[in-house]
Amino acid sequence: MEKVTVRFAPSPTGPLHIGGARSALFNYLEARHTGGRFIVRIEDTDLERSKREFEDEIIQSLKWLGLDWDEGIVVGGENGPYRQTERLEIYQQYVRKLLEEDQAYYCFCTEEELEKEREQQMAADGLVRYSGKCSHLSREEVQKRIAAGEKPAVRLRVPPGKQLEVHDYVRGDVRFDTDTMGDFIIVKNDGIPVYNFAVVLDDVLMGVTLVMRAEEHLSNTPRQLLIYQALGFPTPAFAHVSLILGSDHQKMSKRHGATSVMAYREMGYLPEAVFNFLALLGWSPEGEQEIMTQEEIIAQFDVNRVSKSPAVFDLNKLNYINQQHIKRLSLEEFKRRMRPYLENSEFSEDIKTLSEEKYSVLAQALKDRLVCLADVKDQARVFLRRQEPEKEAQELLAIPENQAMLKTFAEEFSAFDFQEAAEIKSFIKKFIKNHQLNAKNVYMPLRSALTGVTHGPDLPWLILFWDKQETLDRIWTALE
RNA sequence: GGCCCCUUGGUCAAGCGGUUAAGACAUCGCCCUUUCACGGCGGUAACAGCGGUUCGAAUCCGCUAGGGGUCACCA
Repeated sequence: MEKVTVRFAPSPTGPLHIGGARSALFNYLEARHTGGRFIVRIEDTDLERSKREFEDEIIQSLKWLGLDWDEGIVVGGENGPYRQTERLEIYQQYVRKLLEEDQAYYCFCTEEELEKEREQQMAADGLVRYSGKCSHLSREEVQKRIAAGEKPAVRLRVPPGKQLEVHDYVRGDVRFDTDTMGDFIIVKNDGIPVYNFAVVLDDVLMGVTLVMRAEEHLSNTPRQLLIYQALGFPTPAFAHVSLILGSDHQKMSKRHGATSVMAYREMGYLPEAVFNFLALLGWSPEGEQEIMTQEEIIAQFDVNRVSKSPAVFDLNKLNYINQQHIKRLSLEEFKRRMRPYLENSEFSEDIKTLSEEKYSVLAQALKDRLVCLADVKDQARVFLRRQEPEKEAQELLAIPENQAMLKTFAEEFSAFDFQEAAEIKSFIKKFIKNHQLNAKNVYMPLRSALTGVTHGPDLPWLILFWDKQETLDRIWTALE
């Protein structure tokens, strides 16, 4: 595969959502795989909805995911600026050219007029396109109306009866007929170019060779093709990636649950897991390995293996992938990543005063049990708090034999010194053997006495965490 | 409604004219185990339908059905 120049061009009208992140990711992967260039630029021509804080959040999200870019917003580059509102003069030159060549014309129609026209067409034959009302205004008339203070938009003349072909890496060749579209607006009456026009110019001027984006843009592509042609620019290759759907097979939206990348961070998903999961949504590697590092995915990624059909976002799978990535973390790394989730919980104070050793014990006990890092909030409770025994635990503690066993255990345990979980495990084992008991009849009452519940992390870890005194104290308390 | 795209198990998906139609998640069962997890083993489960083309179709073509996208002075 030859080197590509690709780009991700979000509009800062909201947080980066899963779908956008996947588009960004695929572009990034293709660039890194081929040794090409990845550009990130901001499409903020919608003045009403664009917000700087969204731009910041999007950038943060991309970075969190582990993406970086060679050129664009934040990092700069020779083809800047990288915010469309800062490129207005550039666009103007080309609009002027198109106007002079009569490939485009001024349109004075009002939104109300156009709205009405569309409604009528929809009711009639369903063929919605601009009537061409302003396409033959004389130069004089145009001058007069502009002088009178009217603010026109600019439309591109669409040649009738022309076939347009989009060569698409994932769809194959898709054909469109210009007869199904009318002259469309390229500059709004406030002088700001419309997305379709600005993207083309940006892509050309920045040397983009492959336009990879969501499938919803496929039907926009013929319009963009027309702009490339009018301007005399060569067209890039395209790749329209299918959408990500919710469980009801509708385009994923808020009502399907969390949609923003940041929300997944807050829930305790690892960036490398989200990276891995998103890569697998619409793309599959050649081998059977699914849990992969960023490097492994880059090495294998290929646009030609991108799927045509839309994919349903499956939280179960994300959970699994996240769990796998947590398991693969080194203990030190895990400790580092888990910390903020604990510090932002009700255990904030406990964690701050906890010794490094204790924190390490906690981490080892929990590491392979978590689906999400945020789960530590629940899982840590048993270590850090005491709770009233639940029903099942109470029942176990009410049995006389269990009480007697616990008393003996406490006595022997008070004479036992330990430093590692393994030592505690063998101590319990020996205890069971010496008293000719069966394991379950020791462990379950002991667990009940110590934690008040009948399931949870391995007992030796809990005991090691508490140390001798706290452990004994818990047993005696339970026996009362 | 016009145009365009899509259709392999519940989900992600491999497959690119000849396969017992992979694998993963989920689910179910068994094993491991003090418990819950983890891990191991195994089971259930799919080519939307109909017509072609072909010695042979999940794979190629057509139609039908279903789903989706888009028809903005949003991107």
